[in-house]
Amino acid sequence: MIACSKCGKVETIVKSGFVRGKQRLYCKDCELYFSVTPPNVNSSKKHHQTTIVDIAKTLGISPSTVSRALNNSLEINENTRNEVIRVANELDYRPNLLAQSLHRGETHTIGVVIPDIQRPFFAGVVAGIQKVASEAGYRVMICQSNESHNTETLNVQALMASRVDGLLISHTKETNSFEHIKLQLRKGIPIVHFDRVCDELQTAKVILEDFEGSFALVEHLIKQGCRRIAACAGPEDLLISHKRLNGYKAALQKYGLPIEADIIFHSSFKQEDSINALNNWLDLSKRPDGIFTVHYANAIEMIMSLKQKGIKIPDEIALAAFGDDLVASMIEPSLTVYNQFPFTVGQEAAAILIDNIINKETFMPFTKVIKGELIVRQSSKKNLIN
Amino acid sequence: MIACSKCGKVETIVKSGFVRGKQRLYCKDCELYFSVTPPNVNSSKKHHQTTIVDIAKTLGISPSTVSRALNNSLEINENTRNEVIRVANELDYRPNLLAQSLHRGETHTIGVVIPDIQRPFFAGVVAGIQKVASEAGYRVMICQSNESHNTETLNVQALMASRVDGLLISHTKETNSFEHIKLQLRKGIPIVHFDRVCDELQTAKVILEDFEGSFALVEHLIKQGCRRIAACAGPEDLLISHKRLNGYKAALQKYGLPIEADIIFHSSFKQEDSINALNNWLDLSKRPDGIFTVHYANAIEMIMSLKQKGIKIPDEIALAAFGDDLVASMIEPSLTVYNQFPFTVGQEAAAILIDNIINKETFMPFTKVIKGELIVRQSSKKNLIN
DNA sequence: TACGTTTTCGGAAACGTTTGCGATAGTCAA
DNA sequence: TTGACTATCGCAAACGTTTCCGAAAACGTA
Repeated sequence: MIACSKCGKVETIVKSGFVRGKQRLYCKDCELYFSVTPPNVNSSKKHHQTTIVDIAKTLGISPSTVSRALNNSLEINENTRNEVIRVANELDYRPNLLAQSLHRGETHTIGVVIPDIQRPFFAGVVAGIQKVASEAGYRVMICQSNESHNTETLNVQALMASRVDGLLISHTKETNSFEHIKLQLRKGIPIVHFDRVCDELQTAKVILEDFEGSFALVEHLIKQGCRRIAACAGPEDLLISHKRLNGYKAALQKYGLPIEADIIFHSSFKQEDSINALNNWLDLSKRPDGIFTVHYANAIEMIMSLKQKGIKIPDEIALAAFGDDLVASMIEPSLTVYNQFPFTVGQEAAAILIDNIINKETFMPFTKVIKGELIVRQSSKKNLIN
Repeated sequence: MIACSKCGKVETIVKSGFVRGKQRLYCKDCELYFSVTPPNVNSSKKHHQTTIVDIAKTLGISPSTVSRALNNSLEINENTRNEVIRVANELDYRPNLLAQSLHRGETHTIGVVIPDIQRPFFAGVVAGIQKVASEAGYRVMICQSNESHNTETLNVQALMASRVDGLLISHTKETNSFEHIKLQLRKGIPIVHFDRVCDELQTAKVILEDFEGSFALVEHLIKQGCRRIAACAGPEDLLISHKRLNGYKAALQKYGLPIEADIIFHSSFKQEDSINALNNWLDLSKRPDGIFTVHYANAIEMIMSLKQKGIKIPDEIALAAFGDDLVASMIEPSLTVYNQFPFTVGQEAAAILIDNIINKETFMPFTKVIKGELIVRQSSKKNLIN
């Protein structure tokens, strides 16, 4: 990738003979002749990190001896070892993990791909991952897909280029093709899915009780007296959206309530979305008396909107949602939620991945379900008997 | 690091002769003789990632030619280049960044050390960092110090061992010695501080308007009629705690109000802390009529507690805090805050660091101040004229 | 035809580490 | 005293890539 020294373009460069052993070049745009000068001519190699060779030189021994001294090898004299360690400390030697990893063929690093670190659920997952990983001596490299399938693919490629030992991934809302994952699986690198998993892939998975959680939330609403419960579901492409919607439907069916298409809405996690859906529902001749949302943020927005309109919660409309957060307990009325324990999800996923990495040949994929917890708050507590 | 094959201990191993060219060992604990077997005997080298050598072999050319073909070198025949690219795609070749980095002496990776990814401020900063970094072709490696100085030191060492090109750091609340940073600076690696910076180090910094923000918040409280404003300051060791406290004091002085030690409290970001402080203040004969906190979470906790006690906000006590979050606008009464724009902080810090990395010799450290924004909400709005 | 110039490629070194193997000198017992 | 064994270390290869240097072939011109 040689660029013109004047205009910086690459595509206009042609070769034009040799001069003093160096390639002579010509930029068609600038009509300029120039030759490439090695850019590292100035690098006086002043302040590099100290290496094993530096230690070897100051002690007049060979690098292999230094390596053995630092790696608790038995084939080394105790005096030599102590000398090496002394000098290593003096020079603040830190082994170059790049070189170590290149040699070993493993990086002791795991890659994480999440849609958005700013969402408390994923931040919690990441924290859990990092705890388990660092305790096991693994580093963590985090990428955000920003809910874009293309970015997710690039993330996966970047992490693989960095030769991570394994991958932890939760897909974007628009991901419906999994070739980028299959490609890596074929190469044999361990992958563990969490939350937004993919059933067609033979990977270990850490999932939430999507069906059961939705069922519990909706059943709770029904027991509080709701008879017409609207659903703000997730993006259509997401597997967990369907699981959660199925939990909603199953609860309705159990209590003999009809499933009505006009009060089921697929949100794409945008704020306008949920407010629009809410307004549509309120305009119906038969308003819903309960709302179930798969993402707590949607419910928060709806509560704010309902309060503005002067609609009583939970008396006129009760709400319950997936996912807990500080704001869910602070808002008035506080929001009934199904807590997902994101930190635990992260811990489990990391532990399984590391197990998969270490026991690569014998590891059998399985699915771990993290149980959630129904937290009943004011947004759904109609003061009925029971 | 050779461990007993039975008990797994390392310190009990002694050498005991040779057998078939292999070191024979003896575990003093287990009274067991054994010899080391090279563990990589099984590695059948089945499914490695495809390398430049693989491409070279399938085409019957040399690795250097392949490298030239893939790097847009001019010293290559177009036909050869196309063939190489074709095979590279077929084999899904991805350059090994470890090898590239080892050769180039740079990793195109920046390290980030933050206290806690689960705090919205830092999550926002990280998102901003990742945006700028990825646009500039840099990867990001994130470590959490969990507010522990020791962990922070280990984080820095780990990132340096990974040979990151630069460091972005916000110190823990207990960090008051900076040797671990100075050590790296002496080696010449670029470091940029943000938010929780350190004035004694010659690094570029991205800071908030700590003084001005506090001043604005407290001045606002005074203008709303508060005459006795308590302060929930940050940990004593933190520079920004003092800056923010100074802003508080300056505002009081400007309006001729006394600075009273019994209503200034240094929190350590723990929940019990702020509640205890609040209770102490409420027990005073002269209760404060306003509260200023350097962290919005403390204010949220206090609002909850005040509501439980039936104390009217803002009429009896008004509140204003540093840092915005969804919960600050959702709680009732909503919380007056000074928003810090964490995403912008991350973007700026990353941009400055990358500039520092690229122009290492000419870069001059400077301090960038990210302007904040006073958001007045119900917690401070006494219905006065003006 | 002959020689200089270009084009294109391969060999080898280098980045920093680990490790198998061989070499040397020391130890010990017969 | 001698031979077998052991303790300790250096050499060199390897990990995957880039790049300098040199070589062979192709090309052009006198």
